[in-house]
This record gives sequence, structure tokens and C-alpha cells, in this order.
Amino acid sequence: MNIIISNSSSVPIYEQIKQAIKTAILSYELKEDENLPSVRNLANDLRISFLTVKKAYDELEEEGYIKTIQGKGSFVAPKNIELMKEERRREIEKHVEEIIKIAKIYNINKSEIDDIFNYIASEEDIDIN
Amino acid sequence: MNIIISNSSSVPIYEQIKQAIKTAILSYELKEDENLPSVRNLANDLRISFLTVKKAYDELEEEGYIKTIQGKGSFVAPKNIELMKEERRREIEKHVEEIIKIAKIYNINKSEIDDIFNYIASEEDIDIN
DNA sequence: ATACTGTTATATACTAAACATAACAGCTAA
DNA sequence: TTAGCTGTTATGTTTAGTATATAACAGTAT
Repeated sequence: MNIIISNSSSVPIYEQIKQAIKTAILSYELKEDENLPSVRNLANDLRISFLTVKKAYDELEEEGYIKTIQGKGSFVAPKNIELMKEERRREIEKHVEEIIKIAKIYNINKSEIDDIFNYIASEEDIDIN
Repeated sequence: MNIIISNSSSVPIYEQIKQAIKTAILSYELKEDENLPSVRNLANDLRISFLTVKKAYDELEEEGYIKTIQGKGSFVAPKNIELMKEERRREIEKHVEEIIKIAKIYNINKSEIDDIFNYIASEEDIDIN
């Protein structure tokens, strides 16, 4: 797993770590029961305090993404497949809600939004269909 | 103009004010040269410090949305129509970019995204087409 | 035992956000 | 002209969140 954090970002470091690990788990890059780096190792790699990593891990555990056992380490929690699909969907829903809210205020219709989709998709050089 | 702020939100109060006024301007609810509430009045209405309102107004001026004249008040700045369209589009683009990033990671295709669109649109009881 | 894991406690530093208060300055209408 | 609005500036305080360092403690495995 490759975590890159930005020191200058307004997003807290522990939050960046959480996001990176969440994404890795939801995209199956990290598999069930797979070992996460130890708090001290990851902290050394990222050149930050282990307390910052611990905070990220603590919250990930609270949210059910990982499981930590004292003396052993942290592991990807076994997760309900349906639940994971739901969570990925929710991420998208949040943004769609925002888009629709904006479209409503500014009277923008679906075809205009589709145009933006196609524009962004082509820019990122991916096939969205 | 009706501004509602949440004290418990993690979004700063001055940011909430900025967003509300920006939206009102971009949606033509506030028209060119229209008078904004005075910093002290708005502060009283919202029961916050006038310094917080001033911070919001200062940044809105910096971004070109309003114009402030000492002793007179703050006014909606005359804006380039094309520029406004661009800005509204950018708001949507930001979200589309996020959606595509997520779709890329999780292998979600456009029809699934469209389903979500239709779902949210129907929930909000609006015609998106 | 040693060397890894995670845990806890304490203390410090820094920053952003929000506030209170007071004094000052420009505009305008009575 | 003055009263009562506007905005401006300065100073200081409080609070919460983030991140750090250090040290000591506890569980696991070889």
C-alpha cells in the first residue's frame, strides 16, 4: 500500500491516512485479514508521530474497517460485501446530491451535466461507459 | 436573503456565510448592486460577532463577488455573465471529478452512476431531464 | 530474554476560528 | 451640524483541533 500525505494540505494528516486506507480496503487492494503496517513503522515511513497514525487506526477501527489486537497489530476487518457496496455507493451519492442541489438552484439540466461528465472523462483518458 | 448557519458544523461560520451569499448571487437571488445586510446587522441576526461577518465579507470582496464602501455598506458586484457561468460549471466539475475518481477505483460504470442520479433526483422530487 | 506489536499518560506547540471591547472614520438624512 | 447609521482597526482572550516528543507499560512470538 502506498500512502502519500501532504503536509501543507488543510486536511489533517490522520484524515489523509484514513482516506488512503479506506480506499485501499474498498478497492480490494487490501484484502480481508491482511496485515496493516504497524503504527510505528508507518509513522517512520511517513516521518510523522506514531500518535497521529494511531489516531487514524483508532478511528478506522471505530468505523469497522480494521481490527487491532494489542501485541499483534492491525488487520483489515472481514466485511459484509453488501455493506461495502453500500458504502462505495454512498460516497458517490454524496457528490450526486451536491450536483443536483446546484443544478436545481441554477437551472442546469441533465444533458449539461452529462456534457461535463464526458468532458472530465475524456480529459482523464478513461472510458466511463 | 435567508442565511442559516450551524454552530455545530465543522465548516467555519464565516465559510457558511460566504457560501450562502455566493449561492444567492450566482442564482440571481441577489442582484447586481443590491445592498447586503450590514456587518453588524447580520451579526446580530445570526447572533455572532461582527468580526466573523466581516471576515466573510472581506473574502467575498477579494473573490470579486461583492464591493464594500466604508460608511455606505456592501453591495453585489457587477459580474461578467460568462464568468458566472464558468463558476457555476466549476462547482459541478469538482463533484464530477470526485465521482469519476471513485468510479475509476471501484470499477463503477456510467449506467450505475445514472441510476444514482435518477434515484436522488426522484427522492428530491425534481425533474432532472 | 529480546524484539517486535499496541497502549497510555503527560506535556508542549501551533494554528484557526470566534469572540469581546474599544476607538476610529466615512456617509447621509434629519 | 449632529445623530445614527455604515465600515475599519487594534488588542487581547478563549477554545478546539492537530501534531508532536518522551517515557513507561502491556501483550505476542521466537
